Amino acid sequence: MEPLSSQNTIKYLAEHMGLSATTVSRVLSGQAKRYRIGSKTAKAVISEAARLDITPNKTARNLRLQKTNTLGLIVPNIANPFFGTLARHIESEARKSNYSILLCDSGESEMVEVESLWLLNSNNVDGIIVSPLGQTGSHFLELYKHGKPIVIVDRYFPDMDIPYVTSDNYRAAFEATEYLIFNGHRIIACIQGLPGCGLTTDRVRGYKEALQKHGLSVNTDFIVGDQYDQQRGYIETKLLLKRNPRPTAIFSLGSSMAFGAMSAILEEHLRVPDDISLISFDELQYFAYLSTPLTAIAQQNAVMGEIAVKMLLDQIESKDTFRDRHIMLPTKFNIRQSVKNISDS
Amino acid sequence: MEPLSSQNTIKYLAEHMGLSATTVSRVLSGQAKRYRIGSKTAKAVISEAARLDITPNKTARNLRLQKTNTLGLIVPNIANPFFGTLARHIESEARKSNYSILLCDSGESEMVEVESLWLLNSNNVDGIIVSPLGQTGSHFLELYKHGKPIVIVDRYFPDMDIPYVTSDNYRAAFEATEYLIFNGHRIIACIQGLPGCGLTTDRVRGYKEALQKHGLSVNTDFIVGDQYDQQRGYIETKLLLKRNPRPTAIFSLGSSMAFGAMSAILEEHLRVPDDISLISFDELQYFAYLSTPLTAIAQQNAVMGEIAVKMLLDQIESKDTFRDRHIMLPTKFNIRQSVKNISDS
DNA sequence: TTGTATGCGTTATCAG
DNA sequence: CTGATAACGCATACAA
Repeated sequence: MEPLSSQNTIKYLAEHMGLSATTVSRVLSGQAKRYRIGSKTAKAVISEAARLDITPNKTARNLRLQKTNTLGLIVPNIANPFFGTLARHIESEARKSNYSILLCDSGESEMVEVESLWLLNSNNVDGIIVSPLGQTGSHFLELYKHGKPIVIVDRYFPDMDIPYVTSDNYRAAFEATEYLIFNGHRIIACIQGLPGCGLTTDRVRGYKEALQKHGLSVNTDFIVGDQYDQQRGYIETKLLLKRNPRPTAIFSLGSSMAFGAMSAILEEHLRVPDDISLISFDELQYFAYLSTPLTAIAQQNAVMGEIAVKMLLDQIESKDTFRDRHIMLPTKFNIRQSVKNISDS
Repeated sequence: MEPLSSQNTIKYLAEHMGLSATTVSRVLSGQAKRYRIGSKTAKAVISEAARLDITPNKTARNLRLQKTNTLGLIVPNIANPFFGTLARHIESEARKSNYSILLCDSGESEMVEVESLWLLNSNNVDGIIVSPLGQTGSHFLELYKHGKPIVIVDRYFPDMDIPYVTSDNYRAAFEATEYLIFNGHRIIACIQGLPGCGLTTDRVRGYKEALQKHGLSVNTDFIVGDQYDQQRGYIETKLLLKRNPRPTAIFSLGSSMAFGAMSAILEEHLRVPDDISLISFDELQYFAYLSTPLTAIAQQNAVMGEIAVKMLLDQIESKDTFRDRHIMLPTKFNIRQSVKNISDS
């Protein structure tokens, strides 16, 4: 007596119905017509499968097809709404094309990032979207060259061949700095994130060139910070407020640092914008409700996520329909009340 | 001539080294000693595997072992920092035990939620953590009864056997309401989320019983709202502010609704707390920096995530070490400046 | 100390 | 219109 297959498999369903696994497989994968399977047979299979909750085992399918319909996503911190929003739109865009998301949070640790990359690779994800942490992306490049589809979002590596989507960081920073200058500010501090990564470089360049365009000298003493986190923003602001001369405005290249800056300013019993003006790169939902509604540079998070998925699927399906694989999205400059016009003083 | 196996497989490495796949497999899975494999052989295998970047194919492994070392996670909105934080701690706790996270964002749609559940199931995740949307959890129960390990977080179903971790919502709501009463408030509106789900029921019960304890009547006209979103909070607050008598305090059962409330209050040119007091369930990082620092109930997000993973792994590994599979975590009531003491007036 | 054979559940190929 | 067979890559029982 033949042992019955374990339940929930199409083989079991086939035995159960006196058919071959092949036929069941064909029906369940929507290939009934293509193989001219009798419509009574097809319908019977479908209804029995539904009744018994039998669905093709993805693991076996993945092995056979050498495809997992899964995309890996690596972000520095999913609790940060910037990446949360990104992830959300990546997930929903991927879902539309029947892909699932395997999530890795690198926790701001480059070791975890590398580890995650190999983990995703050994899990045979069809492609990887990553928002990298650091200055170097050699581990990505290696994998990419070995044929694994990859798209980089947000932070990127300018001199690397891997496709990326990011904001037009240079222009955004230029515009924000110019806005401060137009409002009469002459000593403008810049709190940067991790130096050396493409993102930071572009933003700092925008800041510097805006100053230069308006005949202001760039004093690198006023370019501070080295991490995209709240604590750095706090510490650097504490120090900036002790400087002589004291800057009249702070341009924070990230929202976490802007938070740190706000708490430092609060602690020193100073007010925004009366005592010091503040602009933040990155926009969060509640900026309009802060004690001083914060002027900020909003990135197109949602669009960024969708484009990343599209570019990745493009690689996976080898369509190569993208003419340019380095995309920069425009940003939106939301002027609120955290910058004071000091032209007259 | 034998065709060479596709690269990156154990079999290829075995052929390459003149060994059997069995031996390689044993070495690479750390079973070298157990099978008394020569230490020279073992070392050679390990170094060659590293050199050629060969790692056992997870898909094949999963199929053979009937285990994927993957946990499914379904959340209503990963862009919401509450769930982002939860996800982050779930991911890192899972990682410690060598599990990966397959992420689904149900997008506040119950249809997507059900769809995601079957998706995860057909992907053979070893277990599922879900923060459900709705009033009914029958689809979870069905799967759970079929033997799929599940843990529910945050919103839960009180009369259902599935293990859950949540906050002590009743106590938290009771405490917050009592605080308002102690500050002289007599007409306290409550903006609830989705009615009927365990979370809402408990919070509303806490609110009601606090009123009753202090001899205040419960007027259900002042219990409004039906969705955990910003728009509902906005609309309901708009209406509340037109009431006669007007409530002197609003207790929002969620942070999104609290936001909606804030913008409605702002629009009506009223101020918190001078014109109306406000408390929010759920705490967000920046509450302390709002124009009126917001008094709020903070949940232990991180702990919740970690416990959820532990309970899930407990089920998966059939250890069943949890005496009680319904866990309620204490909350923290953070008093700031959004409640005015009106006792004297 | 190592190898051979088998099966996990599916789908593609070929055969009818 | 349907079925038998092989193979995806791995890990185990059994054999040596």
